[in-house]
Amino acid sequence: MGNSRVTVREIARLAGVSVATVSRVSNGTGQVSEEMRRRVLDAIEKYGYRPDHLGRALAARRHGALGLVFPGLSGPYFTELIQGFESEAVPARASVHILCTHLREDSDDQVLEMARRVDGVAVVGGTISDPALLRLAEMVPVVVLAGRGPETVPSVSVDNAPAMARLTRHLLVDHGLRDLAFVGNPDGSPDVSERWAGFRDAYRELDLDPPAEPVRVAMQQPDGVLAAERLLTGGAAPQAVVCANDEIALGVLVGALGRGLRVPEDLVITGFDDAPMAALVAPPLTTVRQPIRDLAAEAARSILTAVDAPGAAAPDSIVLPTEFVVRRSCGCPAESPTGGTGK
Amino acid sequence: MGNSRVTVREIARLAGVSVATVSRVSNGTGQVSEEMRRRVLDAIEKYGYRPDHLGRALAARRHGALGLVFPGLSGPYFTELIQGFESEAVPARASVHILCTHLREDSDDQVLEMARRVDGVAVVGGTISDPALLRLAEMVPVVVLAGRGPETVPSVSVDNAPAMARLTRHLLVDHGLRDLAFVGNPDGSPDVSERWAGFRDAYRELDLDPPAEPVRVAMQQPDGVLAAERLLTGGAAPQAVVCANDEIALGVLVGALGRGLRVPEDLVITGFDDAPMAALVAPPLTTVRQPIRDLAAEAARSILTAVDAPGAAAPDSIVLPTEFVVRRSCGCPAESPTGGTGK
DNA sequence: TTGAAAGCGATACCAA
DNA sequence: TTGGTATCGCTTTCAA
Repeated sequence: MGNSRVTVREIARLAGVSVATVSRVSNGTGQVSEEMRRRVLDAIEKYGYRPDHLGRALAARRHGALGLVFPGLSGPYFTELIQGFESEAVPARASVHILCTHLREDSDDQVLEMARRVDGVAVVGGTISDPALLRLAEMVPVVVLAGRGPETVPSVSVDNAPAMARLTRHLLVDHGLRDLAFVGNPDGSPDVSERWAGFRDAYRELDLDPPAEPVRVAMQQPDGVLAAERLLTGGAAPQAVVCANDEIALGVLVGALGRGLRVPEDLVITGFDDAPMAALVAPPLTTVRQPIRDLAAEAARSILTAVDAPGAAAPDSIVLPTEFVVRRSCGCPAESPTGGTGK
Repeated sequence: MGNSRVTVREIARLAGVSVATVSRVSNGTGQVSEEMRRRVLDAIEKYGYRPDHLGRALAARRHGALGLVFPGLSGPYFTELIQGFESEAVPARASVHILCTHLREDSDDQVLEMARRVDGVAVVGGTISDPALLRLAEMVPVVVLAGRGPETVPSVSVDNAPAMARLTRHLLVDHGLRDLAFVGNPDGSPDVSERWAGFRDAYRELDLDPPAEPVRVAMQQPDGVLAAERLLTGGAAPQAVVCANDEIALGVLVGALGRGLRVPEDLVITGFDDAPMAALVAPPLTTVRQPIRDLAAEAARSILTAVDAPGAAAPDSIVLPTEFVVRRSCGCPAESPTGGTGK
């Protein structure tokens, strides 16, 4: 593990200058004569000097790192999330720490521990408790990603409820369906909770009684298969299955097709997210497009800003728009009109 | 951002002791009298002191962080990978830095930059160049995850080639199939390259001519759909599609089913990984089970060990076994014998 | 057992 | 323009 052993002091000695000068040259700050600069640059080059991150961070009292906390789910959603976050962090020369709280007990503590190693944190909605969020917020800038925290903590999310209400209304009104099942666990995340609320809102707006309970499963394809099992076995299959995300919907689709049902003729299925597969399955999925990358990028940007402006007030929470995407799985004809916006 | 402002020195002053004593108490090192300890503990408690990570890291010349570098693909594979890695890192009090090199140009540089911020790095095979890997290895302990690097860099991988040969032989011999297509890009990752090699080996062992070219696509479900399009449109559809992973296989399955083909009657499809969905689709997927979490955990462990023993020789590369999982999609009857091991 | 002081590696202020 | 030096927050000899 050779080279990185060389420090400013060594370079200073080797180049016959002071450490201050080396620092100036290596950072491009201050005024340095051409001759000094050459001498220093040569030494730096020759001995392969690269400033140590820790020394620099300690002096600057800044880690140059951002934290991203999520439950640990899989799927295209989190990939997009991570990449969107990185797309802002990397150019800002901030490294990204991740923490999958998964099902761990001590996740609150771990998040707090992470806060000591980064300049700011984005927490995916529903992963840690509100008290922990509050304590976190008094240590570093925090933003809740896809969800909302306590009043004082800014958040970045999408218009889940109206979007889901819009989709549900389409099924209720345009297709005249009445018996819809909602699949997803509202207690699992704010996103799902809001979508479930929007789903029920659509019923109420039409003076209809919404289902009392959702089919509570997690957010991945296998969970959709599981939901299909529960819903399609035995007597009362619904007319349509409204899923909390596309992955569940894909699972339900697989389950339905596997049982010999025709979609959408025998069963309507809808998703949420507009994941890449949504347009590729047969039939293509009617869903709601959600700007996941933008969401995460916005979160990163928001934190970065807060880090740079320590005094400033917490940024406002922002809500990004979604887009209703009508395809075949809801029963619309292939050449359906392209849907309106989420509102 | 209140409390974290309190330092050892403050606590020392407040408790009327030296900073050395505070440090000893807060780390539980050295001998401290009961009275001192109480005084210090009280002050720590009262002012909410928590040692600063940077100060501590600088003094210890250790970051307390591990890096994980991957291409940025999605899907269950990487989720498992991250979680397996974390499962070892977190208990060791090491935070996890991630870097998705994705399609970025400067990924070699970014990995090198990451190396300055962590104590060791795991690099998923195929994400950065060998020269970069070598330079990385002289800065920090490195292990290649799912693949192999230059001779001197240890790696953790599975027996891809034999496993894929085993599966292919099953198709060739037990099912008497001859016209198989391989889907996946051997240039994309060592894993795929080895699987492609194993696929061809199986043919040669039987004195058969293997296909000259694979169907080159990426590793996600949509890529499988794409492959199905290429393979099943026009004249010469193969008898079987051997996929580089389950996600591709799922995509191919969706594509095949969408075209009205029956699987496995009209088309045999196999996967690799044994992802959760593999057992849940209809028909369930014949595949190769791969211990992804173990793989990543092993990598983390290996790095952690190397970090603790700076002098020691690089650990050996290790190869984990896989398991052949026979299900319906290869044409075996539902109650098929459970397959043997990968060897 | 306790404390003073010397680092760890880099930045930045203040003089010169 | 340059250099000396204090500082960032903590750990760890080395004496007392």
